[in-house]
Amino acid sequence: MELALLLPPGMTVTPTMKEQCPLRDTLDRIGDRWTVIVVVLLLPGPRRFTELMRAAEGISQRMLTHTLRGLERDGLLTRTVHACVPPKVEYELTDPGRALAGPLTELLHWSVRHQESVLAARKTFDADV
Amino acid sequence: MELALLLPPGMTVTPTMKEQCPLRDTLDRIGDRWTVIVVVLLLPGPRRFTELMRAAEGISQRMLTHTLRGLERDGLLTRTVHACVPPKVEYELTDPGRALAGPLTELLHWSVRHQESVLAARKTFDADV
DNA sequence: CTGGATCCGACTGGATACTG
DNA sequence: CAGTATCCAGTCGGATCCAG
Repeated sequence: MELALLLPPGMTVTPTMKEQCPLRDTLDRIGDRWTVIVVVLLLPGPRRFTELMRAAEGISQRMLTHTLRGLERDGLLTRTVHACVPPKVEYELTDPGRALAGPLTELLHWSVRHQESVLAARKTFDADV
Repeated sequence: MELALLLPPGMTVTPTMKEQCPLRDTLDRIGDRWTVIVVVLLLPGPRRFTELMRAAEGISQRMLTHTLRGLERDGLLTRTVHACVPPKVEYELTDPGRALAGPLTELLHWSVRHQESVLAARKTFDADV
């Protein structure tokens, strides 16, 4: 499959037709501040709310809830409530959710490989301005 | 390289230490509304400002400028001004910029493969709420 | 043609307080 | 423990007008 698929003949790339532009839709989902972090933290296995809270340093309760809800909504993770006191809720990636590991790894490769040149370019650019 | 690299031992994933979390940095760069679209439009070859304007349906002049500046700043594309009347400016991806095609293709694969299940899950979720 | 400058609404996300 | 509700600041991005 080619990246050109993002641009079928006669079709423009517009953010307003997300369902016909899957990549756009995906980027909207994982492009926010915390989604990728939460997914990565869940890759090793199920985690509880508070565990995630501690692991994702800097996240607020509100954003952790929002992020988890978004992933649950899209079927990328499951939310399991254990009826006990104190309450215990476990989050676990589904197969589609775990499948994100591949693409994310690719992106990580690129990030690491080009990080130095990117930071250097950024420094130079900012210095000139 | 493993995705776990995103989480070196003893290090937490925090958006505040971007330079030590390359993936986070990358997502910040390509996670906005237009960057990926512009990169994809530039993959076939150099393009002029107005060409990009037409191809990226819905983009405003301001955002096209901003997006191009951001990519130029990170050394992902070059900006060439041809001294003529009317002015002519060409944008062309650099090697690092072109290298983004791989990871983006991976992400596209995931998007297409799971689009149906994601949309279905979303529909179900919204119906229950 | 290729932008820069300004204004402004919408959305994102953090802080805090409260609850079953 | 695992959230919900509310408030609020910062940012993103569109519209419009102006300029080399």
